[in-house]
Amino acid sequence: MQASAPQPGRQRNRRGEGERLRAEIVTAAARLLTQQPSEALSLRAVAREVGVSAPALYLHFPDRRALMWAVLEERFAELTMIVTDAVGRAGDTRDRLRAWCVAYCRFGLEHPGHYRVLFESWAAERTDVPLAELPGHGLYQSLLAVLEPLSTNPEDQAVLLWAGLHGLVSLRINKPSFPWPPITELVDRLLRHLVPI
Amino acid sequence: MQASAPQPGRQRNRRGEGERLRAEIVTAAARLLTQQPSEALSLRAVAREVGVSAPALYLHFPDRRALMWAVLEERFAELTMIVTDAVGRAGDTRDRLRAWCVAYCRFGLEHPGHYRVLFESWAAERTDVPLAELPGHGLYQSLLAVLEPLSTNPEDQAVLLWAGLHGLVSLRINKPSFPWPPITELVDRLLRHLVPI
DNA sequence: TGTACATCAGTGAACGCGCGTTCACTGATGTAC
DNA sequence: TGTACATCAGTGAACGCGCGTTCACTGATGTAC
Repeated sequence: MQASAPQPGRQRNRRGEGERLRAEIVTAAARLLTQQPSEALSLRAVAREVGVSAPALYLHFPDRRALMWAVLEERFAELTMIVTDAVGRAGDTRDRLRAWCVAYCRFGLEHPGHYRVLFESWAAERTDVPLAELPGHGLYQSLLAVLEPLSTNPEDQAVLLWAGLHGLVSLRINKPSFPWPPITELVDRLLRHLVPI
Repeated sequence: MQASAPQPGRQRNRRGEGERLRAEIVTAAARLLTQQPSEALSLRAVAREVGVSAPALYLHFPDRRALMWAVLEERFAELTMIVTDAVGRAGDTRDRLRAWCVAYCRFGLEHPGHYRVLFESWAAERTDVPLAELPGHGLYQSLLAVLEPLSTNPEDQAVLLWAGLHGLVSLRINKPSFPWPPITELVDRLLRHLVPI
């Protein structure tokens, strides 16, 4: 197969529906990121995955970096939705906190490629975006919110808790041969220590 | 400058001293990794940095992956030495634990590129090496040793503590725009919670 | 002491590849008249 | 209702680049005799 040849299966969008390709591109990029590190993700590979020629991506993204950023935003939105859902299904305030933490870790362990994009990749590095507008801001706010009824100092506790959870997920992903205990056990022990009743 | 042209400054090693180049290569690779992610580190860039032609690297490493592994081993050895030194200069058992933690975090924050290689890169992924022979094993053992006099269950506590420290370092590196408190403050709070007196 | 020779520490050119990006273009389709 | 036309959603070829790896080689140097 030729490098920039579109897949035969695809037919082009109708007039006025060109924006659909944008969504397809972001989805395809996310799909590829489950298998390979973000640094290795090429624009041409994404085009191939969509079934479109490489220059077609330029209709929707000025460059590779912009595409990666779009993927980042979408994945952050998904994770935020997942933890929000989990919290919504939980019972009392302590259950809600635990649900947040478990859902966060599960997402990371089930989608290590995406987790890395969100929290360990240069794709997330942007000095021109103010803190409150970073895609992860809503997620952090939701941790603060769920921690608030349980804490006299939610800001301080959120930082430590986030670090703890991230540490568990990140190390598990990056050191898979280490004999890790089950994630829920670790989360429970972390919570017992960091947010004592 | 041509891609594979050696730098004019360098003169070749004397007969019998070819092994010196190996050390130069590993050092040069480590130097480059302070500036760019390991996935982007090319064999040719390392050769250029050493001042040697690209094929010269094959005299000492079968492929790019083997070179990365050598860098990994050397950096793990350095970090292990740093924390061991710090512990050696500390006072009582609690001081020793704190010294370990602070030295670990300092290394990560001062050498983010190297820290990523050690704990967040595919370079570290190897299924063929048994756990006890991984380059990070000695480091983990030293954490266990320093935790032992303070804990009835050092294994369990080491996992949580390692995760907490890694979380602090990794998030700081990857989310630099977040308003992080000073690292020693975070380490102290983490220790207070995870290893209560 | 002299010299032939083996070995060592590399070099230089070349290979095929995939990459990001640009440019001019094309064919289908909706729309104005 | 018919048709000219503008626009839309892309395509195809090409560019220059750096990459990992291979191959045959070269010149200096230590060593055996």
